[in-house]
Amino acid sequence: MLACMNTAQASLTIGAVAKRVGVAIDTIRYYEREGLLPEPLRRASGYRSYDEGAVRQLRFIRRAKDLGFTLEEIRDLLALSADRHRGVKAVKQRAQQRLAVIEERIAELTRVRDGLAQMIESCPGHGSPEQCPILRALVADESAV
Amino acid sequence: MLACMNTAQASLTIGAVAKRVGVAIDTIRYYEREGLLPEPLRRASGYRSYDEGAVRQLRFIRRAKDLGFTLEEIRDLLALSADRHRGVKAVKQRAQQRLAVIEERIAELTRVRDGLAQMIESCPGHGSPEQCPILRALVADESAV
DNA sequence: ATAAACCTTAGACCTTGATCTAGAGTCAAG
DNA sequence: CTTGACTCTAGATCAAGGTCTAAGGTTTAT
Repeated sequence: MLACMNTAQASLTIGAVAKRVGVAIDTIRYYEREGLLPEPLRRASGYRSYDEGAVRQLRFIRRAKDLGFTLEEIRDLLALSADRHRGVKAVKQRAQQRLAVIEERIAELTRVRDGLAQMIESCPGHGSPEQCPILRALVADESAV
Repeated sequence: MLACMNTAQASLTIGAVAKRVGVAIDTIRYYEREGLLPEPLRRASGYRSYDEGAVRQLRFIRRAKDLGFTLEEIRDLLALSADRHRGVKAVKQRAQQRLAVIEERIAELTRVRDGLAQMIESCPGHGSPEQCPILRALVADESAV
């Protein structure tokens, strides 16, 4: 841990990796079972032994997951990275598909927000329920959320 | 909740409702169990008997779900319309809370979109994985699979 | 040298949001 | 009146993405 600035074999335990990436130990073993992380080296005792590359790969998985990829899709992305030439194109395409889905969702939510905001604005906040645009939209109209 | 002066009690079977809304029969019963749909009237035989209000409410649930709300959130959203007796004021407050949640969700998704869009933009879409920012986090070391 | 803290496995369990099954009753058309 | 489509219930099952347990073995710090 001291002067180990050196490249490859940091030999981290699973707990150390979990702590560094901010993920549960069980999750790391789960990803390994699911083929998202390669099987690591083992110490004589059987303990898993990770290096910086594993930390990077785990971070990649988490980032991809945060971007809305399913584990299945991430496994796919990782497999594609093996295809050193055509892989990049496919990865970019998939990212673009993801982006389109996310943008569509943002657009929908924005429409909903605007509708709701307008309802709130035009609701007096008192009086009879029949006059409340929020209730009218929720109960009777299709264009609410 | 949806007890209105509205159109006739059409007395639809669960299957008819399912067909009209485009949802499985099981899903309707599931929503009922989960408190998203009120318990419908029953025929003498025990068959559920729905009216147009139920159809509308079910459509509302599906739309909200499509927009990424959890069933829990939808139950909450529906509670807005149940608040009639506590007054328009309470309803408006709940709507405002909901608006804040939606805006937070939009902000989150926007952050995700920006991250993804930036990666895509700086990815050439061809060449070696080393040039692809989407993969670079993963392959920074040569030991990529 | 002993306790605390960590690691191993297989396998059970959790949450969400449904979907399916079995065994039974009901309804509508011919 | 019979047949096939429909509905009922309770409970099992699914899929994704983990999380936890039991019953150990290993390391490390005091």
